[in-house]
Amino acid sequence: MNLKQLSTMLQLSQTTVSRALNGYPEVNEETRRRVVEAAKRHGYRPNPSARRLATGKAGMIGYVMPTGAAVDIDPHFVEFLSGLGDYARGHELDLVLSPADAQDEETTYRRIVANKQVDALYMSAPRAADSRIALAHQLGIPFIVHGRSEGLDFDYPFIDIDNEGAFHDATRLLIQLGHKRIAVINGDDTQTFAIFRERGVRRALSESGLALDFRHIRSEVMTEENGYRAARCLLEASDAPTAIVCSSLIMALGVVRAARDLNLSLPGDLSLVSHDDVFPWLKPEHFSVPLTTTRSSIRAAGARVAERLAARISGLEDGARGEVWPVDLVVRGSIAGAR
Amino acid sequence: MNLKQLSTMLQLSQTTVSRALNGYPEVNEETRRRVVEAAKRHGYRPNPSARRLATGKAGMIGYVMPTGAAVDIDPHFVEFLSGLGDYARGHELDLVLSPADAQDEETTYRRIVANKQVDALYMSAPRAADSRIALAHQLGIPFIVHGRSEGLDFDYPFIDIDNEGAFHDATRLLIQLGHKRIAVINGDDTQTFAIFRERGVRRALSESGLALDFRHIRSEVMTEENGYRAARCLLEASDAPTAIVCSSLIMALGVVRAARDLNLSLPGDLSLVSHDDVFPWLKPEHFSVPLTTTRSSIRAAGARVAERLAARISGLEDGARGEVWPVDLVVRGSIAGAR
DNA sequence: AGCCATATCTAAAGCGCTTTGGGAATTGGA
DNA sequence: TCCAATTCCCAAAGCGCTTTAGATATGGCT
Repeated sequence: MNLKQLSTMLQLSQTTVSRALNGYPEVNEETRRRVVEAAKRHGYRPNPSARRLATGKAGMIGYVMPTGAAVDIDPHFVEFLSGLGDYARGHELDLVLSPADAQDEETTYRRIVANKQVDALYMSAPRAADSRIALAHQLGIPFIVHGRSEGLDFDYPFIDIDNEGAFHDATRLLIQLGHKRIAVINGDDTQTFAIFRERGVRRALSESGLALDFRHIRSEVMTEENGYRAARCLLEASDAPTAIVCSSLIMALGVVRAARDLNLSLPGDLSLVSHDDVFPWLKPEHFSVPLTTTRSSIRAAGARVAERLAARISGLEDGARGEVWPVDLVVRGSIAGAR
Repeated sequence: MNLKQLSTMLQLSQTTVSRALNGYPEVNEETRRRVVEAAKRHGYRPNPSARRLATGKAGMIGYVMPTGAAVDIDPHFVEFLSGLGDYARGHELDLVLSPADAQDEETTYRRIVANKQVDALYMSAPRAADSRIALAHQLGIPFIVHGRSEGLDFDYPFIDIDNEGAFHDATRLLIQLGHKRIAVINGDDTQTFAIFRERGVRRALSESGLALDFRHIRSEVMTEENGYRAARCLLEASDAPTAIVCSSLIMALGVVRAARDLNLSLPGDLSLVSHDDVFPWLKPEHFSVPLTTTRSSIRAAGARVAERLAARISGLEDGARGEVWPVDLVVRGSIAGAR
């Protein structure tokens, strides 16, 4: 059932039917009722390809997905996706994932914009002065960044959590408990979230006249193994930290394993705080020693990104507002006063 | 730059230019060269929306993503996606994720097929007599199932791993080590992979004249917590198993934690084998006691699914061939002879 | 020379929708 | 009663591509 059939069936022109269905004012309410009712009854659905060709609107949002033999997609992505889906489902918004060579995402960005494949897109895991953001900005496609960049000479819309504040507060708590040698096991430090987190730790320390020893900073991709290695390296050194702030639960698994291997008890010998993105399959309260965490649901962020993207597409939102969410600090058994 | 402009520029008809570019035979090779060269020089790219309207081909593959407040996307999904992306990237194939109400995926399937939004789709996590497969089959859209169903009265193309064989072999090994009370901590048993795995365990036991005690079967969504609970429940019972076969590394984390809480040592008091889907961020060799696993890369499966999907779209593949991959059994320190 | 097969190209008709530019009918004010 | 402003609807022109049906030219064969 297409527009033509529907309109002849109703003895109306395609124009009128189209307008009635799309809520244009210049059609009689009585007529509109008839049209809407008939459309529903016959299950008429406008062909998106045709609509798209005519309007240029795709009804989809995009994500350029870096891929490559050596590239692993972050497991956080799936949680973000859950949130995005929660919102998108109710709005018949589909998400198109365009795989790109991680070495050259630009080509893909240009392609999907030139082809008008999507009405808007989102970007994740931004780096400092992220060229993708500059590119999307320049290409003029609506977008939202999940996270934020630094050192760009224009504003752009984003949603981010207060990474610096979260790690600042966590560190301050540890300091209040008497810890002086505090280390941070961070994610990949080319990413701004890691930069902000380190900054938070540093600021809290300096507020108490302490400094962050460069030997107490580790930055690696967030895997269990990297968490383990970093922790061993830190804890076996002569000036081993008495507390560690860690960027993900997955790394925290490795930290806990390292402590166990070294016969260090939590929280007696080592206090541990981790960031928690709220995975349904791994929870800080279920660690052998329940973990103190800075908590922020990445899933909620996904839903919010979808919502703002939809608003931008429909023109309800514009401008470059950045949204920064506060982060909970949830105290559990993994921290204690320093010896 | 569109076809019309390009063709007037070349003093040719749109027809000829279109044909030249799409490799039709009825165009002079010399002409084709000119056209191709000019297209490249001016960076001409056919508008996909237009092409799509004309041909009905979308150049995209689809996935209907169940969502809902209580629905969590499986973390395995992201690994599968990595593999899919690896292949798709080189073929300019995009993936569209259509979020659906987990209670009613049918509507979404019908929509994306009716709209011709994608040329083919894949399905994951099939259940017995999965209605989605029947639906896709009936709607006539090309598809591949990752995993397989049972009890459907038609054949369909899939790729799956030999879940039954894997768990059979793991169990047989445990039996050879002298274990008699073997339990299985499985994933959600409405999914066929879990059914096959249980069957494998059961078969191995019965081959040795043993039976699978119904109290030794646990099936839950694969989270750390569920692994822990299941293990505690099993291990605290009077007829506690001496060996456990477990469906995922994430659950295995919980099993290990439970064993520790109960002061059971691995592999002394308890042997543990887990299935390993090969996550980059959590590896069985890095458990405190390295885990024996049945291993199969879910990422490789993703790449293969994309490859076959592409083949089906281009007509290189048809029929209903099911592909079953063998699974490695990798022996590490977590198993030992029974007391 | 006449005919047919072949090779090469073109005009035009879709694909199914939106939207521009009117046209006819109705209403209200003078 | 007449004119202008509304209101409601329509015909047709795109959007940019593919594809059908057909035109023209060329060459081989009888």
